[in-house]
Formats: sequence, structure tokens, C-alpha cells
Amino acid sequence: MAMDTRKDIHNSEVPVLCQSCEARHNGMCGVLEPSELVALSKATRVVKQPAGAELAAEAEPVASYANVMRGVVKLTKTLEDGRQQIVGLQFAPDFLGRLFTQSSAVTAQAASDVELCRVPRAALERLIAENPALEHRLMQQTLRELDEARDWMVTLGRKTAAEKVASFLYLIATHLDPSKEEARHFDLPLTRADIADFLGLTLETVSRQLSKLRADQVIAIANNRHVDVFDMARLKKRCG
Amino acid sequence: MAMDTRKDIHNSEVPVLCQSCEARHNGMCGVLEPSELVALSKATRVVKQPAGAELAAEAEPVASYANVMRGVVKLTKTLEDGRQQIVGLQFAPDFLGRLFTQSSAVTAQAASDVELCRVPRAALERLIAENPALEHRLMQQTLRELDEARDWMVTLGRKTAAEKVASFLYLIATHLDPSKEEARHFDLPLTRADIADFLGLTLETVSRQLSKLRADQVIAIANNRHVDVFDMARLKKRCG
DNA sequence: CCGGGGCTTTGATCTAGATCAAACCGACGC
DNA sequence: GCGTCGGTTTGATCTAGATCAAAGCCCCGG
Repeated sequence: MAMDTRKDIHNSEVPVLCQSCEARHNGMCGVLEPSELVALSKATRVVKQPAGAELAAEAEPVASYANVMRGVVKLTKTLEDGRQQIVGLQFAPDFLGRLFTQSSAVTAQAASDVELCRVPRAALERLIAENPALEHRLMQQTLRELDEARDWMVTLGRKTAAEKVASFLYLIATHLDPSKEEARHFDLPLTRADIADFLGLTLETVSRQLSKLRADQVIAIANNRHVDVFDMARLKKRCG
Repeated sequence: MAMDTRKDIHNSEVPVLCQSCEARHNGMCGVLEPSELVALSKATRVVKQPAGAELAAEAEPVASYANVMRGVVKLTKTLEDGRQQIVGLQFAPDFLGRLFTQSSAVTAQAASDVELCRVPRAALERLIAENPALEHRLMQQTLRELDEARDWMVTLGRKTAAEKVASFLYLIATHLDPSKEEARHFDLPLTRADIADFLGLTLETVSRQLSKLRADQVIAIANNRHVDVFDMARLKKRCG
């Protein structure tokens, strides 16, 4: 079909649900031809999940992959005695799931209310096998996630509590809204306890450090969740 | 060539250097046809580097990728004020390098004496573009590295010093010798200072915890570097 | 045989962040 | 309007691990 070579000029052949989807622009679906997208969309299902919903459990088989369309998903690992660590946050339009293995090594939980586009395992794996460009795109995201995980290892292993909290705020400011490079205003997608689990701290320490940033006029916080960053450069400097 | 379909039965067509190489068995070269291996081997070069040699610098362009053939490579990140974190260790036959980007996000340094098989950027990227199986294999390794990075985030964020040191020893016991699942005897590839940088501790704390494991008869240490694990199960239990 | 330089161990003290405890705040149901 | 409940803040105290300090060990070179 001649149109296939002009997929970026208009998208009349693209499924309605996909037309405004972030994954179509910056996510994995951007590499699919309209015909592939139509075929894939027959197998996908958009689902909404409330904050707190468990999307996949550590060491449990997962029947489907997903793209995050809206909201934030947290990936956690837990030691036998209950100590918990958040090992990653996924924002729209990130791909969600551990490719090529039956069960996930992490627990995935909705941090905020989320909207996911679920893709059955088999359908996606078939498409990957047929279309190397899709695997390439997913490889790119995986490499980015690995870079980010390693950055975070520095934060966990070598930064002070103050630097950790500043780093967290900066991470959210740069990742929450896919349309902005650095957002000055945003709602925190995590509770203080979750932030602590992401930073390797206690919730009391997180709260104290946020209070300090507020006292120092770097940020303002309204309703516990809403953050205004007065001076992004100053916040960045505090990241260590 | 009919032989191509029988590449696992014998390897008379495989370059001499590759025949006993770990990468040919468990590394990325395992997916290459003999003909591809011959072509690739024309561009590769085996190099030895002494412990401490810098193989790639953070934010500096890298001219080639490599496979680790022998020894251990440490990947580090450094904050402006000099605080350092080791964000990964690469053992034979791991692939070394950040695909699809000009410059590395980490510093790569030989932790022990190492032997590398260097592949020029362009040659490998061309081969990847031609052979999706190779990208698939590299994707598998990248996913495994991501899993390991996330496991380590739990260690960094939530474990005690004692658990961190035990976890490090267990990591080495399971990764250093590609032919063994769990080695009871091995030489530590890192100094106490490096171990500290990997665990987010000080070298004094590492030393104290090693002394404690020795006092508790979990391990013995000879010549600072050589470790004997008396009871692997007990070591594992101490990993938290 | 002696001296110096890495690396490591061990000891004494200090402190960032944990833990324990109490109060606060806003939302919600009754 | 009032109690209660999840999440948060703030305060007082405690402790794991950092920091500071001093040997010790091993290897190498003279």
C-alpha cells in the first residue's frame, strides 16, 4: 500500500484510540506501520486502574505487557522481612513489563490513578519477532532505563538525605509531564512513605528535608502533594 | 553453504581466536553464523589491560565496543565533589559499551587485569542492523543487567552494612567464574575501597564486616584477596 | 637488612539519619 | 458538628555507620 510510506503525513488509517496516544509519538508504537497498529489494536485493551492497584506481582506470571498512557507506575522489590525499595517509576508513554521472561522480577503498582494500554504477551512477542524495528525501539527504552537505574544507584549509595530529596523532586519535574522538559509546578505522584522507599530513607527524614527546602524558599508545597519550584537552578544545585 | 546450518556440531570455520572464547558460548557471538564471525573477527582486536586502566570515560566518546574475555571491569559514576559509586561489574563474557549513543554515561575501568575483544563501533552497528538475532541477544543481556541493577538498588537502599557485604561476596561467588554456579573459593577482584564504592559504605566498614564474617566462621580470607566460603547457605542467609 | 608506600585492620569518637512518640490536618461518614 | 482515619509534620532520643587516628602487613627496591 502506497500510504504505508507516508505514515507520518496524516493518520487517517490509525485506530481512533491510538491517534492522540503518547505511545504513538514518543513510545514504542511510533515505529509501527498503520497496518501493524490496526492489527495490534485489535488485541489491546485500555484499562483504568486506581492508585494502589497491583498490576503485576514479583515472581508471578504476567499475561500481558502494557503501555502507560496516563499516571505513574511504581516498580518495587521487597525483602522477606518487609523492607521495601522502589526500583523504578514508569511514566507515560513508557512500556511496562519484562520482555522475554514469564514472570516479573518486580512488583508493579499504580502510584497514581493510571490508564494502561494492555497488550497480550503473545501478540506483542509475535510482532517483535516480525518487526526488528519494534525490538530496536524497545531496546532503546531498556537502555535508557538502565542508564536511569545506574544514575539512581549513585543517589542511593552516595548522596545525603537532602540531596536525595532534591534529586527526587528534580526527577519528577523532568519526567512527569511528557510535554515539558522541566516542569515548575506539579503534583507529587507518591506519598511520603513511597518517596522514602524510593530514596532509601524513612518518611520522617523525607518530610524534614521537604520542610527544609520550603523554609529555604526553594519550593512551596500546597495540599501535601502540589509542589511549586521557585528556582530550578537552586534545586538542581542541591542534587549533589 | 550447507555447513551454516550445522554451526554447533563443529567449528572448523570459526576463527582460531574465537574457538575457545567464552563470548562464543554464552556471550553475544553465540548467535553469529561462522561466516559472520569470520567477517567480524577481521575488525576485532584482542587487547590486554592491567588493573586500573581506564577503558572509557564518563561523557567521553568511545570508538569501540568490547567483549570481556577475562577479568572484571567496573563501571563507575562520580559526583563533582569526588564521591564515587560503582554502578556495575562486568564479567566474561559480558558485552561492554553503551549501544546507540556516542558517549558512555559511565567510566569503565579494569578492576583486575583484563582481556578484551574490541569491536569498532561502526562494524558492530552494521552487523546489528543486518542481523536482528544479534540485537535480540544484546537485548537479553541488557534486560539482565537492568534486573541486576534493580536488585542492587535494594541492596544500596535498604540493606545493613553486614547484609551489603554478604551480598557482595555472594555476587562474586556467583558471577566471577562463568563455569560455576556458586564458587566456594575465589579471589576478590576489588580492593576494600572499591567494594565500599560498590556498596555505598566506607572502606573501614567493609573491613569490619569482613572481619566479622571471618570471626563468625562464615568465610576465611587469605592474603587479603582470597576468600573461602565455608557455608554458602549461611552466607546467603546473611544477604537479607 | 632496612625503609617506604599501598592496602588493610582495629580502635575511639562523632553525627546523619533512624526510631520512638505525639500532635496536626483535611477528608469523609455519620 | 464530631469522631476517626490516612497521611504528614515536628520533637526527643538513639544508633549504625562515618570519620579520625594509629598501627600492622606485605611487597618491592636499594
